[in-house]
Amino acid sequence: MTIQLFNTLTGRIEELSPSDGKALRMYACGPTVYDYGHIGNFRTFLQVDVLRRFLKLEGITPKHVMNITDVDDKIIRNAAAAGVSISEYTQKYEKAFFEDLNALAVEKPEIIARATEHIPSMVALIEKLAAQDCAYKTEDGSWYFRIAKFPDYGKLSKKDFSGITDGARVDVDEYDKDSARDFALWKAPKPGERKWETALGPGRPGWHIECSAMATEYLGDSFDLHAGGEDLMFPHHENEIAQSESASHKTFAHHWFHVRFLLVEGRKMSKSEGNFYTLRDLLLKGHKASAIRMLLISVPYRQQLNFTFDGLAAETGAVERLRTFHERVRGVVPAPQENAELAAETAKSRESFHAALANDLNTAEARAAIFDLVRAGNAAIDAGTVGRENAAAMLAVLDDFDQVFAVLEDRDAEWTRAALDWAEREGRLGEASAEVVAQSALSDDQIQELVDERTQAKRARNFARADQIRNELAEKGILLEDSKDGVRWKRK
RNA sequence: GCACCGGUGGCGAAGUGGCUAACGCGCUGGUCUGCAAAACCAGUAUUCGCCGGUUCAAUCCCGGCCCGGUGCUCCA
Repeated sequence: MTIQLFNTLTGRIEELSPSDGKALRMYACGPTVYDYGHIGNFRTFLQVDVLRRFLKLEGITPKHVMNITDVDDKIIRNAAAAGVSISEYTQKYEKAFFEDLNALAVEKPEIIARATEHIPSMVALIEKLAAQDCAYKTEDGSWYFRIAKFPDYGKLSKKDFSGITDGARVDVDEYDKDSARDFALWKAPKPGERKWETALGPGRPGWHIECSAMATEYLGDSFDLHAGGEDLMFPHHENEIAQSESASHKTFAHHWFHVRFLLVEGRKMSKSEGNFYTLRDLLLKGHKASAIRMLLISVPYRQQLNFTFDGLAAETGAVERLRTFHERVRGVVPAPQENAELAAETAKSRESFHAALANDLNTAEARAAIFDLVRAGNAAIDAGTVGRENAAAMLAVLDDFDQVFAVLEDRDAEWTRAALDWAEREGRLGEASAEVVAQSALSDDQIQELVDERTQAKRARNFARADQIRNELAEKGILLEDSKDGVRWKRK
């Protein structure tokens, strides 16, 4: 099955496949590690994760590079304010970032590239640009890219800069550059700032040159796909193209993948709106990591997603239903006969699932195909008409599903616990909801003890005591389910 | 202001020029259960922002309007 994916550069849906016949070389813009990641950040990383997981499912090996921007103006400012070194400051947030990705079941890219560890390749790239008169040094010792030397500037974001004359709207003198649009490649140090001594002079890299240099170092002058949030299209990605293609005279990335922003409760997420959430905020309020992942990937990446708490609750239920079904199928007692109708439904579900993702990563349709199977499967289990092969086939489809969606394994309590431990260390335990604290205070063993006691009470037909225990547990966010094979409990 | 994207049931959301407008959650009734929960069955938009147009036929195509979002500026 060929994978069709929208390409921002051409504005069309095009086939995605490894141009070298081996690995799909992709570069995704990573975080600037100056604070904890918010759910908008994670939507992008999750959608890229869906892409790379689907590639693997289709037998394509990704070679995925993600950068970590660990030096920039905000980092320098915040580190100074906190009175720590830049590396000390960024280490904390980089660690937090990877913990968050882990909680959201985002696979680690093959290569993680820190800006501060790639200064020599950035310097080399700037020198290469300077040799072609595409870069110039200003009086303060900074280097800029000369946009006038790159006529294709604007081809990604579809902007036409030909009509813009320098000085018309912006006072060029103020910038000490040849043209107001020219962007910094290398920034001269201000007094006391972290700086690198290089052939270009002292200073630190501009943001855009990082990605160009690191992408080229690991993936070559020309590679398959470049990903990022929609806001990066201009100027960041446009600038990457200008730098890289000016230096190499080759197409930088063939395919450009941009993930749209999300809204929170119908409004743009912002601190001033009071609807700004980090992953940790949500975990402390008792939302499950799996439900957050499910919600953030269920709306196709090119659509605006409205993140709401109702939606999050709905996804919690959806994930639960999938997990329950998965367990039911695994524990099914096979009927002597195979169910031809169910076999057909299963095959159809599998086919629709793959086709939906191959069609520009339509996660909403892919998900719908799985729920069609859930319904058919549950009905057949209830009727006792699931054969051995039926069960195996359904498990295979669920396995395919989970290789991309990654929500069936329940590690939610672990991530919530980790968030609580973090909040305690940071003195932010007050932000956790009472129910989360109560629920986490109960260990699995303690819960099991109470469940066993209730089972005894039930056997003795002491329903009052049994219901009392069930209610007490419910208050602490523990739900019980009686079934033929005993009691199943779960954290709400 | 200019450019681009979107407006589908109670909520989220897919989709298509004509077939019952997916799927999830919610809600109502039923089956099952000591009671619940889970699971299943049935029901839950004569209708796809508004107004025109094209067409035998439009939610889907075209034009205008209204609303939301994004980019043009640091931002995933």
